[in-house]
This record gives sequence, C-alpha cells and structure tokens, in this order.
Amino acid sequence: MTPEQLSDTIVDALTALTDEGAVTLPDGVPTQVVVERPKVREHGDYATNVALQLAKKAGMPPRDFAGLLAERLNTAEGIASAEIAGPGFLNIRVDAGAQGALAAQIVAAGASYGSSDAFEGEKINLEFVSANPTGPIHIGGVRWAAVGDALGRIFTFTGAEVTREYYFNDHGAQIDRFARSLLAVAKGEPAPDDGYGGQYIADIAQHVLAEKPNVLELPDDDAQEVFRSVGVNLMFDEIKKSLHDFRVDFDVYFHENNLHESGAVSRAVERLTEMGNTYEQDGALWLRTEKYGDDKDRVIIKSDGKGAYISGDLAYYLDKRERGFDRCLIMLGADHHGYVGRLHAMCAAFGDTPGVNLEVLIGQMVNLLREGQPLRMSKRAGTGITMEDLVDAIGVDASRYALARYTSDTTIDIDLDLWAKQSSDNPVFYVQYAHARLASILRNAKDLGVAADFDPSLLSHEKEGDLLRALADFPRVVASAAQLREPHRVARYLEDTASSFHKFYDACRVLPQGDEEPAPIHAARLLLVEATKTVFGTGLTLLGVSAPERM
RNA sequence: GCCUCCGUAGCUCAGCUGGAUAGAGCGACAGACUUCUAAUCUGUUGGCCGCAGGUUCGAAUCCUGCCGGGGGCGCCA
Repeated sequence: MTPEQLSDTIVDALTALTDEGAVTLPDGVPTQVVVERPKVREHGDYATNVALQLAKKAGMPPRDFAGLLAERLNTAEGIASAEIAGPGFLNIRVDAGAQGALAAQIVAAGASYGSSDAFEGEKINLEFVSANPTGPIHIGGVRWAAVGDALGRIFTFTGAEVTREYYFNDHGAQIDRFARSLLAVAKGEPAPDDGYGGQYIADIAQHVLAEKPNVLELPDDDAQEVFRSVGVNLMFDEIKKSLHDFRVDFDVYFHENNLHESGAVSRAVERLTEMGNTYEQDGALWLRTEKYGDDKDRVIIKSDGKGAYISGDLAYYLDKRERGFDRCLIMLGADHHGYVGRLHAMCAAFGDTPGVNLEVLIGQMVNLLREGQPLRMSKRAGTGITMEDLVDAIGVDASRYALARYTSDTTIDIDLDLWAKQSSDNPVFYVQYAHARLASILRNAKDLGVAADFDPSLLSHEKEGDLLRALADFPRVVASAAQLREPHRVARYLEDTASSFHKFYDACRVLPQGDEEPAPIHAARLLLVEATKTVFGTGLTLLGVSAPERM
C-alpha cells in the first residue's frame, strides 16, 4: 500500500458516500486527496485532512464528515483502522499484510520502482552550465552541473524526453579578450588590463605554440585569430572532459557562433519585427520588452550594427522552439537573475508563454570553506574557484551530493573538511553506507541460502512498518522533485530513509544467527532488505552518485 | 532607489505548497560492540520559526510593511 493507493481508496469511499447521498459535494469528488505520514506515532500510519478540506463545501461539521468517511474506510480493503482525531483529521492504520506486500512489488519492479509517466510526451530542453570557454568551469557552474544533471535524470525517470544542452558563448568581446591574453603571454608580454590571468592561459598558449610553431611570425591580427580558434577548441575539450569526469554528458553543445553565421539572428529579429515588437531609436533596434513586463525596452541591434548580447539568446530560443521543445529550461546563477525579466519578455514577444515554454531557474551562490575560512582563489584559474578545486578536495560523489542536497534558492557554504570525512557527519557517506550495508546482508544471505518464500504480514514490527512506509513514499518524492524542479528532495529522502533502515537493522535481525534454522521471518525481512537496496540504488543514480556494494 | 533570494535549536539545514505537541544531522552530555559492516543505534540537552500587522476554523508556510544578510540592476558579455 502506497500513499497513492491509499488516496485512491479514500477517493473511492468519498464517491460511495456521494452516490448514496450521505454527503453532497457541489464541486464533485476530488481525484486525489492529501495523505501524509504523521510525525507522531500515535497518529497512525497515515493521516488525511480531507474532511477538513471538504466539510465546508459539504455543509456539515468536519468531525461529522470525518465520521462518515471513517465508517466507510473501516470496511475498505487493506485498512486496519480509521479514526477521527482533533478538529477532523482521519488517522489511518494500514493492514500489515497490505503494507508488507509492497516489498515484493518493489523487488518485482526493480530499477523502475518510482518511475512514472507524469511527463510522458514532454520534450524538455535543459540548458545548464554554459560557461564561457575562456577558462575552467567556476564553482557556480558546478552547482548546475550537479543539480541540472540530476534534474535531467529525474525528468527522464518521470517519462520526459530530455535533451541536455550546453551553450558555448564563442562569439564576442570576452572571446576576443581571451585571444589577446593568449597572444600576450606567448609573446612574453603582460596580460591586457581587461584580459584573463592564471596559469591555464600560459598552458594553453604553450599548446598553441607547440601546434603552430610559426604563429608569432604572423601579423598580430592573424596571430590573435590563430590563438582564438585553437585556444577556444582546447578550452572546449578541457571543459567537456571535466564535465564527463563529473558524470555529466551533454547531448548538444551549441555554439553561439553558428547563430550568427547561419543568419539565425536576423531571422529571429525579422520574426519579432513582423509581430510588431521592435522599433528603431537612436540608430539602434529595440525590442519592446517593457510591454511584456520587463523594466524597460532592450537594445537588440546596437547602433554600430552589431548584435547586442541578447540577440544570440533570441535566436537560440527560437532555434530550440523550432527543434520541437515545448519546454525550454535555462539554469542561471544568481548573478544573472536581472536577466530573467528580459528572457521572459522575449519569450512573450515571440507569442509564447513565459513560465511554460521558457522557464528560468536561478541558483544562488556557492562558497567553499576550509577550516572555516572561505576559499577565494584557485591556483590554476588565477581568479575564483573551479570545478577541479572542488573535485580534488572531496571527490565526485561528495561534490555532486553536496551540491544537490540543498534547494537552489539558498546560498550554500560547502565545508570541504566535512565533506571529505569518511564518517557519519558526512551525509553522502551515511547514505552510501546504508547501501553497502544492505549489499553486505544480501551477500551473506546468498551463502546461507535463505528461502525466497514471502509472507508480507510477518513484517509487523514497528521499525519494519516505518521502513516500508518510507519506501512507499519514494514515487511521490520523485514526482514532486520533478514537478518542483527540486532534486534535493531526493537527497533528503534518502537520508531519512537511511535512518529508517539503520533503525530497522538495529531492531530486527534479518539473517538466522549461528545454528538457527532459516524461518519465514528471515525470508520476509530479506525481501524487505532487497527492496530497500533497490530504492537506494535508484535514488543515488538519480543524483548521479555511485551506490557502492562495499565500503 | 528598484528587483531578487535568504532569515527556523549553539552550528548546517529540512519542513511534503495552510494542519495536530515545529523536525533531522552535527555539537555537548550519558549509554549499547561474543555486530547480519559500531561509517551504526538508544537516551538527554536545546526554538518569541528576524520583527509587527493582516487573511481564517487553523500560518514557519499566503498578503503588506519594516529590520538584517547575499546577489543583481549597461547600446558589457
């Protein structure tokens, strides 16, 4: 029995009550009701506030409504008892057999337990990281690498067709600065004032010189162009490799340059003009974003004839829509939040619906702490902290988990000393240890040859019930993580469930001890262990964190 | 000045979109190892949910205004 199934049972009971005429619901019977796991044990296995919600509409006191419903539920299949509490809550206890049967269902479903078709038929474009190829990936981008990739896995698990996309800004002034910086260092000159510093610039310049030994004999403009094209490609490769090592692989690496070269920008501008959303002023072309909720109108073609930064995004958005994506999600750092209004307005200017066709997710900043002090500089990058700094300090698993376990709208401080620890203070180890412990039990069971017969009603211990209800929650946790775009819910769920498992392990012996003969209870618990391991394996995979068999 | 995110236990944070006595972990203190992995478990300690109003049967959660902190407000990218 999962909360969803219980919700269905309650809906059936409500339907029966209205059919009989015992209650009248002007708006009809809801398709699902809120079922929650109460914090207090005395409140039963599950509780619902449906009587409180519907009593007013039905025109009767909440407790009377709850009473009628309780009477119905008490005879429903799988329910041991339903009683009225407080102002009109219904506290429900589930039949042990109905609850225990879930263990077998999970094992039968295997890795698909928790999946759904909630996003069936949705083509979702997830754009994240999209760091400029002018240096290593900074820490802000890494947050999205972890969160965005996890979200992608969760969307796929809930039935969506997901494309992960990385937008390379390989066009414009920043790239020019990058190229000038490379050229300067190659010539032994100091970096330009507005250029890039850091060891990696020198490294890349060396690579370019090795590949093109005569490059410095060319005129400066031509030499800079060589440094630009070769340097950017080296940076691309390095970024892709870093992400791959972080277990994030993009389906599409989209180059901004293509938009300008293919005339996509002009087409996007034409389209907006046709829709009456542009005008000329002061020699520049403006987009009427204020009309669609932005603070003011924005320049899209500057008076020098060049496209403003947003022109690339206009064309890029149109391109995504033309490729058939109904939902385009873009994940940006908090330092870009001022850009959201513009993007939404742009979306509306194309005749689309902001928030539906285009959704912008904002992630707050990430700070790394060592011995309580914030890290400010990366040796290699010269400025800021990079993905490698994080991964070198705590590894990929801890990095991904640490970044994915918080809501994106809070600033996070990652204490490197804590996340490097191999102890229970470190949440990722707590969760991974649960998985390893489960694996260990199953290994020992194989040696002992415990039978696979299963009587679900034997799983009647308090800790078994707690664990089963935790496992039953998994599908709706995944569903809400997808719906709210909040992968951290999966991480927190795993931590809670690990706690339930460890308590079960402490209270309930799974395998026969010493010369003890294997009994049905051992088989039942072993199935529960296998079901639990399945959920941990799936949950960790959704976060892109490994599920170790031994630790 | 305007926009935006945050403010919950000593610390780090949850709080299932309005429900019952606000929860975890860490820390501190006291316990449990002839263990199926003690990287675990049990107990104790600890809260004007930033402040003040409002909405209603009911608010940490929704609305308004303050206070404090982070991040933004270019014909830069």
